[in-house]
Amino acid sequence: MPPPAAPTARSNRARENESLRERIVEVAARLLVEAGPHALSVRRVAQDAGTSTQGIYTEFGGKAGLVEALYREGWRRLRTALERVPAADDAVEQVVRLGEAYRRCARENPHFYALMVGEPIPGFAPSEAVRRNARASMRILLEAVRAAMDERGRHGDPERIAHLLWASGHGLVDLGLHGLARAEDEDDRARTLTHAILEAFTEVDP
Amino acid sequence: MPPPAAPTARSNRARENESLRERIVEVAARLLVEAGPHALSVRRVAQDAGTSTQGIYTEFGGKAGLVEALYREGWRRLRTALERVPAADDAVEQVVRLGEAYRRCARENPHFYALMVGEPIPGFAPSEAVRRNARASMRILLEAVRAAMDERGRHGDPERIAHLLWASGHGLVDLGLHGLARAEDEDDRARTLTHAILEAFTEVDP
DNA sequence: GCGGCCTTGATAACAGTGTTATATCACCGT
DNA sequence: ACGGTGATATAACACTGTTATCAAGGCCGC
Repeated sequence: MPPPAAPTARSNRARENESLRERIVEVAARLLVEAGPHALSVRRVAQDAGTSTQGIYTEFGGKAGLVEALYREGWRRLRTALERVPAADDAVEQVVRLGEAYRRCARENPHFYALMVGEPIPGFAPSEAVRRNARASMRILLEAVRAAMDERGRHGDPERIAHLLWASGHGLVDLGLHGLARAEDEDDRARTLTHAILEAFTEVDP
Repeated sequence: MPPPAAPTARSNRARENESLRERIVEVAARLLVEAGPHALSVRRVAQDAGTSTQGIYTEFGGKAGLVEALYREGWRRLRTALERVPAADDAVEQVVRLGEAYRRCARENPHFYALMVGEPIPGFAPSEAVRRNARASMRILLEAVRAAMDERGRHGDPERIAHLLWASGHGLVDLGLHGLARAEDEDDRARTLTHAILEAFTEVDP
């Protein structure tokens, strides 16, 4: 017979709910990764998490709320993946590697990526608030672009460059994920393209 | 009382079915454009087309077959849009305008575009055959790239260039459609990017 | 011309979905 | 201790894609 948990500032009820919430997201994330968005049903998630459908509703307000949590989780994972890219000697090379990590993350978690940049679940579209949060994950790229421009002594609009790099990287990986266009030497193409964008959208410092 | 239709090589049954099939696709396309993929239900399409759900099944084998027809229709419309781009004096400018037409077509028919490059309908994923057909729509871009390289006296791999232009264009418009990144001067950025890609992935003819 | 086959097409039923109403129950504050 | 309030589980509702059932009709061989 385990001793009762020590009393905390938060009530037991609240603590249990928090753990339940985490468990639901965890179960739903695994279900998404392994079986795709199609398999994400409220009943299935509830059952796997050891609760009832109503549990999802009190915790997330509905399926859309649960999917929104997964959306945030996906972007959180991507941000973590980008943060963990080891620093390169060359600042431009760092931008290249961020792109590679981005595309690798998308390819390794295609269902998550589809949820983050597509709309694979009929009823759900991310709110502006969570999209803003998602965009924030790409600040890592923006800062890397700034560093690369500094190092090369070039000036221009780093946001524009980061935007084009993001769009190019997304386009490359997305066309591949949907079987429309794939290239064996994608990393080579992306590297050359990165250099070209940095070149074309900057000027030498006066 | 209208006179009976003159007998043709094809049976009346077959002709009626063909018209029914076209009507179903037409109705489904309108439904897709106006209400999005979520509203595409077999019952709704059947009702709007004046038939029963079984009509969809005998004609398309199921919802997936109907959606595949819409997929083909979407790429057909995009190909038409690209073909109708008026010829520019400058071959490079022609490539730029193809990109603009591509993105405009995607933005004007976001639900169709989502169906073409995403997976907004749970049960459906395009077969390799129809994807190959879809890729063929982009040959227009490939030929324009070839022409631009000829005109500029440059050589390189036109397929690689067309691929990167497609990916960049898709990425730009797709991030915008999903509210992740939008730029007021997108056309300007795309133009500069197009020139940069043509420059970076070609060399002057020997 | 005409009868048998057989595909078509409409209706209804089935399994699944998200959502909501209902009823029970545990917990918290007074 | 107890009333009230919120959460939970069960069941029902409206909807989905799909399939079975079955009547009707056209087509082909005679």
